[in-house]
Amino acid sequence: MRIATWNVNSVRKRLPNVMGWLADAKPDVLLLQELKCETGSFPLADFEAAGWRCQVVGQKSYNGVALLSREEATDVVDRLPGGDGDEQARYVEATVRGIRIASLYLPNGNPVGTDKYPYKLAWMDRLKAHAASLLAREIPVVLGGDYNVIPGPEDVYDPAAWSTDALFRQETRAKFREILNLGYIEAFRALHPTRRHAYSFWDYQAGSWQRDRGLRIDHFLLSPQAADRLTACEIDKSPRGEPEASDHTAVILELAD
DNA sequence: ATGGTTGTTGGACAA
Repeated sequence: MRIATWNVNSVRKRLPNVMGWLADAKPDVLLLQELKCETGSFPLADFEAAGWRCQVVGQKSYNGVALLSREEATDVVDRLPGGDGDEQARYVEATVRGIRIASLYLPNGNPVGTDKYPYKLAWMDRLKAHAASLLAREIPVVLGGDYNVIPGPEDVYDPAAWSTDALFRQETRAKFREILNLGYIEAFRALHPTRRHAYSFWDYQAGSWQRDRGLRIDHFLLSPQAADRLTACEIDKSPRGEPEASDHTAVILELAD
């Protein structure tokens, strides 16, 4: 089972990029973030014509997530529990071939000092609680997406410059570790403990891509039952270098059948 | 230190 995650920064703007990449990469499941369109504006016909079943949670202008699969997806959940009126489209979860899979778009949280940062932390608390309930099922669980979390100093080109940023400050990293400490592994770092300069995002500004000034913020968290089947996790940098690219690139996970 | 870019949308806001 090959599962990819990709923050596409507008699915309509990026449709040719995504279609072209899918034809080459051939994942079984694609998790999308930052659709930037309402559910009804998602290019459903294009994906269905290409053989994809689409679970879409959209929102006007911002956010938006989707789970695309070649096989049937069942028991779809369109929000993270515990929201209490949270209308931001940041979570979709479904079962594909016995694996519980989520596409999530964790809040950015900047600037710290505004209500955006406590919203991020509260969202992470909700994710932690839900991740714990998923663990109790004792099934393979894959939580993939744009976490907006830089796990460690090896995951950012200039750690000092990012020390107070919402993606890297201690409180954010500690909360991320709390989720791992429930019993999840972060697939890429588990397989590549010493790899450096492995980024999944490069800002559009200041030539970040050309200078390889990137961040690793797109992750897969795996329950023990999924971790036992983990065979590969790689970042595919190729789409970031294409014309009209998203500022994120795709990360691909492989689980044994 | 500042500004640098992109997307949605038609002026900011988000990233």
